[in-house]
Amino acid sequence: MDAYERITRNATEVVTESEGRELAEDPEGKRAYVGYEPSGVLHIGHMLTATKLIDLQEAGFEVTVLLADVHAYLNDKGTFEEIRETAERMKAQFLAYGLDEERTEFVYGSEFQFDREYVLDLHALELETTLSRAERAMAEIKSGDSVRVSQAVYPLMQALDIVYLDVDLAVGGMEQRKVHMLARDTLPGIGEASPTCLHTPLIADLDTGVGKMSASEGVSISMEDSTADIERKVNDAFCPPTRDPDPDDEGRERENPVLQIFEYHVFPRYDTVVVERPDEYGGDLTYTDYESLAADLDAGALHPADAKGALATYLDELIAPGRAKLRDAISDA
RNA sequence: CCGCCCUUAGCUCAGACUGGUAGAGCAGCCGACUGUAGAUCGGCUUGCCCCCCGUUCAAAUCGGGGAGGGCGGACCA
Repeated sequence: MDAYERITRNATEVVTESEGRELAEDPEGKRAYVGYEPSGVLHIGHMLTATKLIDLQEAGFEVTVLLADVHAYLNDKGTFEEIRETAERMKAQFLAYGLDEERTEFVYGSEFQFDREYVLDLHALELETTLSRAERAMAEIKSGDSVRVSQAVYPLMQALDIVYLDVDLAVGGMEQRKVHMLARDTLPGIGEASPTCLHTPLIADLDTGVGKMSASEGVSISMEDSTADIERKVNDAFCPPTRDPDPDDEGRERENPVLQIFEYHVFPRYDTVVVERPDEYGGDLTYTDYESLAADLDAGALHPADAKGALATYLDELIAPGRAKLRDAISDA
């Protein structure tokens, strides 16, 4: 696998492709970052970007994880004290998941976002940005139903973080797309370069296949789930026998979340996937790539119930080490 | 600062005028049917009716006070 392929695999888009190729020419020592609003548990959405960070490290990048405590505060997630606590918990979860502590720099936003120079640059960016643009950028991120001034400042700080953390590549889920585009448009206005951005897909809501899985509502799979939790959640998941489900009654597009998890979480880390199947249905199946599994499901050669059984097994295996580390950390404390 | 509107189930809201301690849809949960889920049937659960004070035999409903949220205030007129 060449560097560009490693950097962009499982990503929905690189903005722009030519900038991405330029980074891939000499990735050694290049810097990438993802910012996370601290939430107590690491769910498989977070794991998707975390896995991407591991890809980048393997390609030679230096990786920074921003624990965005100030952002969480601006987005009404609690007091600084409460946020600090969940941020520390989240850091522990990332380490348990498998980010290498030696090679990953964890930075709290509050460490540099109150510096005079940062704040002055922030005000300059505020001057570059209309309220409606900032609001649109926040559409996928904001909490609460009424927009606060703080939430308009939020995306501008993300733009500045890219400058102050001195990164060459900003990584995030597709919900970050508008924020990153805002950064690309406004940073030149204060004399800074437009950042290159890499966006990972969003896994659809497990129950319905609509929209994106969310930690705050609906079902999400996290590192704190037991084997039984995972079996239950996977079994309850929306999974029609097709890779391209029809829209729901309200005309909203639907994805097949079971296939998505196979594609984005299982196959990137397993060379072969064995689907155990009772003899009465034809016995075990073995796959070495996502495409053939998806094609079998689509063709009716693989029943969703069997796919779910395999998914639960592999997901559980993926989560087990982190789950064990977390358990040890808790019993140590 | 001033004015108008809103606050009832997890969500969207009805009920308020004509007081008698609450309803619908959706969601959720359970069951049937599917070798998964969904869809479709069948069943079930859910409430400090924003808070306080008052009137009353009786207040979601009437009166007063307060809180939270939304919208508005110039000019054109």
